[in-house]
Amino acid sequence: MGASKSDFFTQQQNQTAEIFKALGHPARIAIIEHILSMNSCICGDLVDVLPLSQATVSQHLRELKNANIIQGTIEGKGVCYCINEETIKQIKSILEIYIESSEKKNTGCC
Amino acid sequence: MGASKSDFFTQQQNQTAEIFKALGHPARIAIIEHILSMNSCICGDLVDVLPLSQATVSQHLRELKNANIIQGTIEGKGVCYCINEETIKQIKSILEIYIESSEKKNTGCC
DNA sequence: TTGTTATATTGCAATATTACGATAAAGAAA
DNA sequence: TTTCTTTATCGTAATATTGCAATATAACAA
Repeated sequence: MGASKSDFFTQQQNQTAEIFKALGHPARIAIIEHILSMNSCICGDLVDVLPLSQATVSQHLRELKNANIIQGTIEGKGVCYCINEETIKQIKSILEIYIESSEKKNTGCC
Repeated sequence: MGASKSDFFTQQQNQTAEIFKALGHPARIAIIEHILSMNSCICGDLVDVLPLSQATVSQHLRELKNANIIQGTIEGKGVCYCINEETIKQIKSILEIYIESSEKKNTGCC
């Protein structure tokens, strides 16, 4: 079919997957890294930095916003972006649980 | 178009995005969590646990393997799966860098 | 050998994503 | 007002992903 069967998974699993999915594109990683590399919140010079059209950059920004990874506040005629630390911390802690859980298993089968 | 312009991004960015992408599906999150919930490496009872056909589960497993998130070793007529801790740690540390970098910025613009 | 079980692969249809040109919307500057 | 600048959205084409039935492969059992 093509549509993923989200209904069969837990809300947690769906939400976790959605954040990871939003991070799963090199352009969006580049956007995040560029926002972080600025010493202040960035006000939309992303189009100059990325090899993508303005429309495409805007679309990637929307996806990051939808996943709560970045926030944008209107500032005059531009928009000011910054990272939503909470979301990053949230998935970091999920990974920590995975690592912990994996370390508890002392079967050397793989 | 539709293909992502990987050539324009760094190898690091592409690799990071690929791991996140592999984690970006609820079925694959469920697979990881099920593998971790077992006290030993799991030997392929995933099809019974997931609401997906054997073919689909196998495909998801391949994607997790390609991204180095899980490992599978043949054991008799079955396959034994476990998590590749290193890869999880690798992306955890990327997120840590993001968080650190974000915390250094004390502009309260967002 | 044949049969059974476990996993992988192939082929295909349905759906989603990616990218961009064109256009819209909204504030700033003239 | 008009024009410019900045960002968002629409429409569309190219490509990728998801899911499954059918089939293949591989190891064991009889």
